[in-house]
Amino acid sequence: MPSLPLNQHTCFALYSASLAMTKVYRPFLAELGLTYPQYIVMLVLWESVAPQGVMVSAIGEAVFLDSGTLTPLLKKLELLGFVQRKRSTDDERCVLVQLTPKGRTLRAKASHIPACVAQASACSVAELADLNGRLQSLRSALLASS
Amino acid sequence: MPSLPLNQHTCFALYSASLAMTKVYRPFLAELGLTYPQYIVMLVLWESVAPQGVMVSAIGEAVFLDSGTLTPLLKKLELLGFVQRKRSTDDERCVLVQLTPKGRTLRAKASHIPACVAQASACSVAELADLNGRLQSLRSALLASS
DNA sequence: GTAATTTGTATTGCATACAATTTAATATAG
DNA sequence: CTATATTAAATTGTATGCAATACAAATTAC
Repeated sequence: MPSLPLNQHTCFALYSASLAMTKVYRPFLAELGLTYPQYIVMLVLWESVAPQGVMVSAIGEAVFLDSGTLTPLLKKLELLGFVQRKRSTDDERCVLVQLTPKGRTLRAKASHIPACVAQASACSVAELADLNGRLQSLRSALLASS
Repeated sequence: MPSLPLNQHTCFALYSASLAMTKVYRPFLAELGLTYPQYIVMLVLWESVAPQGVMVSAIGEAVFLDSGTLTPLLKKLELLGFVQRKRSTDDERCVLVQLTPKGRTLRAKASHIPACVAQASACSVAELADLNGRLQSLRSALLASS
């Protein structure tokens, strides 16, 4: 039974390109003391306007990860001093995550990174935007099917 | 400092689409007793023509992973009975990985999976092929820069 | 108003990723 | 020919991902 060669598996191109992207980010993020998934969560928090913080489940919906992944990650971000986690007084089941001043400060220090990575990708802004759209559609279809 | 919103980060689209792809594969591969990275390694072995097996480093070059990841993965595949690992008599530093009959048999059982996933992606064959090419180029550029 | 269910998070266990180090075997320099 | 360097795997330690489970708080059913 033939089974497609590896090079023709789009899944593998996706998987290996994603790992390669993380690899390019790593040295830039290491300067901030962050890993890539931690950076993604920080992006969500930087974008948020809720003054009392963001629920763990809301972060999970934004980044497509569950509490099994997020809980230790958020504890690490807390240990690093970038966020604070506290139970909502309104609903004790909820943990609200909010930026510390140190976490807010980090935003400026991270702002140059996307351009550096775009440079490394050897793609134009238009190409990256197009790819972004295709990947978002693909992600929607895949998540809808499972 | 503004920092691009999450939706405009192509890196995140890549990362989350890759995780979503793995999620779609999971139930199909679970029927075979494989995880996604294990499946990728099996694809390399199914494709290989070397009768005495494939070196760990050669598998690593094919899938862009190092021995730190591959050694435990290959031990697991050996435990499952799909491959055999043995030191090369020619060069005792090298470990040669070769399929067992059970591992070869698995190929046919896996052959229908890519079509099922392609279905879930809601993309045409041409779209997937185009995306594959773009992602391979992106991967090359990213790996070249780091 | 209490029992059953649902919801939000945390925990556990397994399987990656990967940097850094180690070990063993081979190759090379002198 | 031996000391040094290089190479191939394996090991160690940290950080994800995620299924499955646990648990406490809130909601719903009756």
